[in-house]
Amino acid sequence: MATISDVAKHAGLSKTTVSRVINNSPHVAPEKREKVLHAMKELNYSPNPSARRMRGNIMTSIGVIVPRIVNPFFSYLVDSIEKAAYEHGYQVVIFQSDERREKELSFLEMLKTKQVDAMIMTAIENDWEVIESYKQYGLILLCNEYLLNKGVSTVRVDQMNATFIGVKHLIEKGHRKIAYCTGGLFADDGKDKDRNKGFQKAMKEAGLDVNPQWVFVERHSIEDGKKVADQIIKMEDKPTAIFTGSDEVAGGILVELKSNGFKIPNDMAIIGFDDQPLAEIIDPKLTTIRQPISKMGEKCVEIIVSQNQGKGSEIIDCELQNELVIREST
Amino acid sequence: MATISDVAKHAGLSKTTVSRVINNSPHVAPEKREKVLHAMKELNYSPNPSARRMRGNIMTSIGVIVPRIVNPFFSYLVDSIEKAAYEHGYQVVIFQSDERREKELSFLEMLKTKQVDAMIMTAIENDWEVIESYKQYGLILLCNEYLLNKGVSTVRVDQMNATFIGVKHLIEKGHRKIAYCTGGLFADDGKDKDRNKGFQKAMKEAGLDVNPQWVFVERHSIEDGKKVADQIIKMEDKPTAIFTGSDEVAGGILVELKSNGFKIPNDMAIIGFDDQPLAEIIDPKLTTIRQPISKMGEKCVEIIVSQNQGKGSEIIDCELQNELVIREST
DNA sequence: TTGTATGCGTTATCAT
DNA sequence: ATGATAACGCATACAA
Repeated sequence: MATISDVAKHAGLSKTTVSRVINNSPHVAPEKREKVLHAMKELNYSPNPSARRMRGNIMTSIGVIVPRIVNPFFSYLVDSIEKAAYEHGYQVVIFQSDERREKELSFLEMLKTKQVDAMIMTAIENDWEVIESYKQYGLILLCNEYLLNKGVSTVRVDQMNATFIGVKHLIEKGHRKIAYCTGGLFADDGKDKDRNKGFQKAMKEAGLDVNPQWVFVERHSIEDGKKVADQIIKMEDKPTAIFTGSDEVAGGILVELKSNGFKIPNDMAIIGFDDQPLAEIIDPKLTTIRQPISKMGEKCVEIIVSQNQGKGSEIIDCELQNELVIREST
Repeated sequence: MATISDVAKHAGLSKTTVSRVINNSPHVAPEKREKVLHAMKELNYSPNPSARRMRGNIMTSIGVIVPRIVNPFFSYLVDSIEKAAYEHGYQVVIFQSDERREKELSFLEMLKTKQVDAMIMTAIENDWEVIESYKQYGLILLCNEYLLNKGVSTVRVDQMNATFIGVKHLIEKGHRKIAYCTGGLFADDGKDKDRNKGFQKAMKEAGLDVNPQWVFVERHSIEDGKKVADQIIKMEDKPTAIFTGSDEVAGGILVELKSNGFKIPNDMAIIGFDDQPLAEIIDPKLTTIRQPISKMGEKCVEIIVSQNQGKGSEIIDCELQNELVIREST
C-alpha cells in the first residue's frame, strides 16, 4: 500500500508538497500539483486514515448504534440517517448492540478513539453516567431514546401524545375495555414510560380503569403477538380493543385472532405502532401510529453538521410529532 | 484521552512494560502488572486503535456492505453475521451502498486502509476488476452475490434450483399459465440470471411456453406488486399463477388482487421469495422460498476466522440450498 | 513556493 | 524482567 512518501519520491517532490495537494491548500505551483496528482493515480494512493486521525485530523464519519437492525423502525431510521449524511459528505457506519451493554460500550470506544466523530444512539443500554463519560471524546446524540435535562442533544418524538391520541381514537370508537401491550414494562420509569403515561392519561380522561390483566409487557415480535392473542382468547372477560407498541405485535395478534374466528375490528379493534410496510398488506389494514422517521434522521444529521462546523455546541432538544393513520383495524 | 505514556508515568514504569501488560506478553512481574492495571483503570485508559493499526497490528473487525438495509433479507443477513462474528470476538461494521458505485468504492477504501480486516459484500455495484484490485489489502468475501471462478471466496445459495422447485410446485398444482416477476432483468446474464434459468428450465421440462407479456422485471416493493396486479387484472388472457422474486412484491400482488375480488389461490396462485415475517401474517399465508440466512452468515464468519488464523487462503465456494415453504397461497 | 523536522500513540527490536 | 528507541503515515510549525 503506497504511502505519502512513495508519492513524494515518485513525483520528485517532498512529502509536504504532496500533503498540500491532498488537502488542497494554496501555495503550490500548478505544474507540481499536476505531477503529484499524476503520481497519486499512478500508485493508486489513498491517505491512511489511521495516520490522519493520529495527527488529530478530524474525519467525517458518523456512527449509529441500533439495538436490532432487523427491526424495521431502526432499519428505516438508519436508512434516513445514511441518506441525509451522504448529502453532507459524511460516511455512516452502523453498529448493532443487540441490546447488550458490553457491545454498546465497545462501540462508544470508537468515539473515544476517534474512529467516528459523532455517535447517534437510538437506544440506551448502559446507565447514562457511563455513556456521559464518553461525551468528552466526541458528539453524542440521542435519537428516539431520550433523557431530559442530561445535557445531551436529542431528537425524539412525543410518544406520550402519540399513545394518547391512539388510545383516544379507540375510546371515540366506543371502546371501554381497552388492553395495552408494550415492548417495555408498565412502570413510571424506564423504557416506554411515556407511552404508558399517554395510555393512562387517555384512560383517566375517559373515566376508564386500567385492567392489569389486560396489560402485556415486553412483547416484540409477531410470535409474541400470537401468544398475546391466545391469552386473550382464553379470558372470561375479554377486552374489545387493544393498543400495541409495534405493528409486528399487532399483526401477530390480528392473525391469530382471525384464525380463531374473531372479526376485526368488530370483535377486537387493534392499533399498531410505527406504520411499517406490513401495516398496509395485512387484512384488514392496520390502524397505526406513524413515526416521522425521515425527519428524525435528517434532524440528527443537521445537528451533527452544524455542531461540527463549530457553530456552537448548545444542547438541542428536538421534539417531533407522530401521526395517527386510521385504516381498517379499528 | 489518556495515552500509554500517561499510564506509564502514573505507574512509574516504562511504556514498554505497559504495552506488555496490555498485550499480556509474559516476562512481567506480577506486582508491576498490578500497578499497570491499576493505573489503566485510574486513568480510564484504552489503547488507540489508529496507533495500533499504524504499527501494522491487525484488529478484528469485519465490514459488511449491503445495498439497502431496509430490505429484510439484508437486515436479517447482517444480523446473522453480526451474531456469528460476536461469538468469535469480531466487531462488525455495516455499510449501506444504496446501490451506488461510488459509495461501494469508498467502503472498500476502508479495507485498503485497514479500518476493517475483511469485507463481506452482499451485492456488487462496480465491475469485478475494480473490486478485485482491493483484494491485496484484505479479505473480500462474496455473500449472496457471486461470480464463479474469479478467485474470490463465496457463500451463495442455489438460486436456480430454488426457482426451479418453486415453479415446479406451481406446475404440479396444475398450473400451465405461469407469470414470472423478478427484481432484476429477464436476461441470461446479470442480476437474477440464475433465477431466470431456473424458471425457464422448469417451464421447458413441463413443455410450457414463456409468455413475454407475463414477465415483469425490476419489481421490488409492495407498491410495485400492486402495480403488477393492476396490469394483470386488465389482461384479456390472464395467468393463473405467478412466481415472484420477493415476498414484498408477492404481498403487494396478493393484497391488490384480493381487493379486486380475486380468490387466492383459486383465481391466482402466488409464490414469494425469502420467507420474510410478512409471509406468515398475510392472509392467505404466503408460499415462499426460504433462504438459509443464518447459515449464510455463520459460514461467512467461519471462512473469515479460519483464513485470518492463517489456515491457508484457499478460495472457498460454498453453495447452500433454499427450501420451499408451502403455505396457503398456492 | 517548497522543504525539514517533529510528534501523534503504539509496538518490536535491541539493549541492559 | 525492564527500558530506551525507532518506526508506522501523516500534517504542521518553522525555515529557507
